[in-house]
Amino acid sequence: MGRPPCCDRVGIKKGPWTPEEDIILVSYIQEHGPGNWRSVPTNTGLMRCSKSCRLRWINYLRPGIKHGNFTPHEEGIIIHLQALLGNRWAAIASYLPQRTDNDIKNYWNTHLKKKIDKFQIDSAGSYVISPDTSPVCHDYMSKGCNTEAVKQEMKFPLSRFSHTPSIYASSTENISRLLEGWVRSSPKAAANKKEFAITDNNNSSSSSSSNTITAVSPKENKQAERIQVGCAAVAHEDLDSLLSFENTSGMISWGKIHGPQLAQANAEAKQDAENSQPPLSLLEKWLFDEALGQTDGFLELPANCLS
DNA sequence: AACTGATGCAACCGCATGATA
DNA sequence: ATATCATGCGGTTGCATCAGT
Repeated sequence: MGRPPCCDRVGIKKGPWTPEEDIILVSYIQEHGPGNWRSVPTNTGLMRCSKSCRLRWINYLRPGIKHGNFTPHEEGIIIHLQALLGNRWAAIASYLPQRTDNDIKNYWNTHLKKKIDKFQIDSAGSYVISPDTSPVCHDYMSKGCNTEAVKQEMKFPLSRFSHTPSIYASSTENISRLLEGWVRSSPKAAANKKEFAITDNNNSSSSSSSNTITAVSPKENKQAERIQVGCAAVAHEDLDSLLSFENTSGMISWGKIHGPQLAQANAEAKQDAENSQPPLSLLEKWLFDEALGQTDGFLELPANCLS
């Protein structure tokens, strides 16, 4: 009765995205904001299905995304959270706002799983710290993690964090720079996707740029609201400052996406937190301890979570 | 230089879930 | 209450690149 899934329709292109397609998609999102993916192929003429567009945006084109070069600290967080949460990559990614779930999943499958496997094999005999094993990773692996026991310690619902507070709120300035980047790069350089980086947050001046999600229809408005409320799931009064990314590297600030709805959601979240502020979980303690030592772009937990 | 296997990552697929009519 | 649509998530695949021979 219904039409076939969009990805099965004739003429839908598959495979790697071209720089030209990226530009079209970014231009569209710059104008309309992320969301309403169904309409993206129709309105842009892209021969891609909506899912593909969404994935491309989330995993690669979205501003603030960091690719590769996982720091030892990020590595430690991933190992720890994977032990706690299992393969809930989106939940894990919510602690590392600059990383996508796909990236984390790939990194786990290609690097960390092997490291841990190797550790488990080695630990039967003697464990040798390889040069590429981070202190955090080693510490974690050495101490071991009784996952079940740790799960028992989880006194608050993890669903609190299950909304990926990803950086949907695309700064259109960043996207403008992204476009500039594409234009500057030769097609070949653009195709070399790993080189892409957004830099220099200070010299942009797109006249019509807005730093908030532009909702042009009730539906998009709803979408934007969902996104903002999703952010608010982990937000309270200190989040503005605590969740700001390194501005100098061109990352967007969480503070910029705040709107009336988020303020309201913040208030609700605050109220909720006041009503049922759970004791600090083992996970939060661990993350906070780590945060004291190093802050390289992961989601910092507000200090007053500890009180 | 050519071949081959290993590796890493982008993208796809199928299913689940929530929203809406 | 139900069907349909839109989106999100996790597992998997395919291809480009790298490293070793």
